[in-house]
Amino acid sequence: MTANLAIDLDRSSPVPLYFQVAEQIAEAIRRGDLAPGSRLDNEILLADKLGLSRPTIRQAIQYLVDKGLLVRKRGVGTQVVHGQVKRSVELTSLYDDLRRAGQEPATQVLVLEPRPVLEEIAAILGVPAGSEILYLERLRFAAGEPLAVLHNWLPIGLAKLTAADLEGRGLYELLRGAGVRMRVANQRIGARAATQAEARLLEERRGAPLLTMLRTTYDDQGRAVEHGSHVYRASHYSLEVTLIER
Amino acid sequence: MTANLAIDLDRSSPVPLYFQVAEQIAEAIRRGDLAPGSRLDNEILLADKLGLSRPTIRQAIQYLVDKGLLVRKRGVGTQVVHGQVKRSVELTSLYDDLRRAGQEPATQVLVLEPRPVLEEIAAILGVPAGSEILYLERLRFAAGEPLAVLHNWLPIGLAKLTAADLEGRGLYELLRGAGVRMRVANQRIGARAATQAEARLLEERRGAPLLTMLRTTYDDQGRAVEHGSHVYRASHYSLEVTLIER
DNA sequence: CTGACTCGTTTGTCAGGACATTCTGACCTG
DNA sequence: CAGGTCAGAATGTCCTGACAAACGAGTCAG
Repeated sequence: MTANLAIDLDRSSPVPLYFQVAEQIAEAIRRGDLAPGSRLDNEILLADKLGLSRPTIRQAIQYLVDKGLLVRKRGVGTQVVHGQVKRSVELTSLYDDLRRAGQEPATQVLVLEPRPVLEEIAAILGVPAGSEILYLERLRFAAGEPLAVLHNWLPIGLAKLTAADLEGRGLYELLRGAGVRMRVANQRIGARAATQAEARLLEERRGAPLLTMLRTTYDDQGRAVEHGSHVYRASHYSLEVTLIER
Repeated sequence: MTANLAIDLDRSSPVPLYFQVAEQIAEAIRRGDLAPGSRLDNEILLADKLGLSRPTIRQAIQYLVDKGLLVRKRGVGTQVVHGQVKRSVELTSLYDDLRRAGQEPATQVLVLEPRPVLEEIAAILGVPAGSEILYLERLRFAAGEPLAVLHNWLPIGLAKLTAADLEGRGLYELLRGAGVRMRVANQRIGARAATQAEARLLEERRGAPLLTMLRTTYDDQGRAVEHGSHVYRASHYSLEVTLIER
């Protein structure tokens, strides 16, 4: 049963060993070399085969368990999960998601300017009331059709954003490129009817159902780096979320 | 700066030491003894103080980092996150969420019976086509108002569910009580306009925006244990999701 | 005054070992 | 034949020890 998957390690690489192991196991699962339900070698044997210690192997397996690819049970072993595994949730923007899905996203920047911060937004982002923040409003297209209206507020000085940048890439990619390390995001997802203005932008009728998302993203140190209020055409888009209970 | 938080350990308890440590740190954060942004003692010192080894302390801290309560940075230390920390996402049902929010949920069971499985559902749940599964349809109230229409499909024999049980508790609680260990859930969240039938049940107008959720839940071993198709009144409910990037 | 460099601090990675707990399946008993 | 019992196997927890890598601050040279 235990497919003898070949894993080669590069001890001179800066990539941690546990990560090299995890990636190659994940790749084997994706390729189908490790069938769903099949059992992995036990940790000690695996460690022995690869010339690594058990903690390192455990760390690799734990990483994949957290991502939902593997399942461990005491006294039994480690198995590849049965169900088709969806990509675990990641901190990506709509743009990245669409490009991965081959949808050819396009962006039209409607507003990009500093504005006095609204009291409500100041509280969320933790900036002093009365200061200025960057306000951003975009219209997002996929496959030539309007898909969403995106409103964002960002602390000033976080990154130099130009309209040209924003039309070619997603906001998250640009922030990451500027050294912002996002770690936690809070999302509130709801629905409501489209206003006249929204309907016009999205080529829907007034009152058409829209999916709404409020998101606040925090960095490394828990500082808010972005707050967004987005509306999506429900007829063209839905959100996917995967929950994993530890 | 380092608040000398008192942590007492019970080595005779079956609760793992790392978990005892994690819980008490989390409690200190909730109480406010550990202010947001404050630094914890470094791992070695902490281990020394508590008479534990560094890996154990690391495991405790890692657990809290995964939950989004703490932030680690190499060469710097471990800090309590700044932003208000929301409870991390868990595999709970609407019922549990509402009860936690003090909303006094109520349930009316509309249908509870075995039915021949639809081809589409059979594929999702991984049961043979043509077999029977349990079909469940409920109307959920909160604070006396209708909130959602819930449709569920479950493999037969998973748990003995009665209408009486379901009116007093959430589905997830009942499943857990029956020994089902849910681990992964895939959710697709969208929106659409209410049909006439839905509008009548939910006391909305036809065409009112509804939040829709398709969810498939898998257990321990990756077997599907539940599939649900739910619609919520957008005017009364929204979903909250927290993402944490490792 | 500014920029590069060094150094101490702290977390990240890895090794190897020991015992506890839990699950499965085979065996035995009533 | 049904049920409980026990042994083997696997992961869970915890320990000690060591070195590497990254960060921040202070220092020194230009």
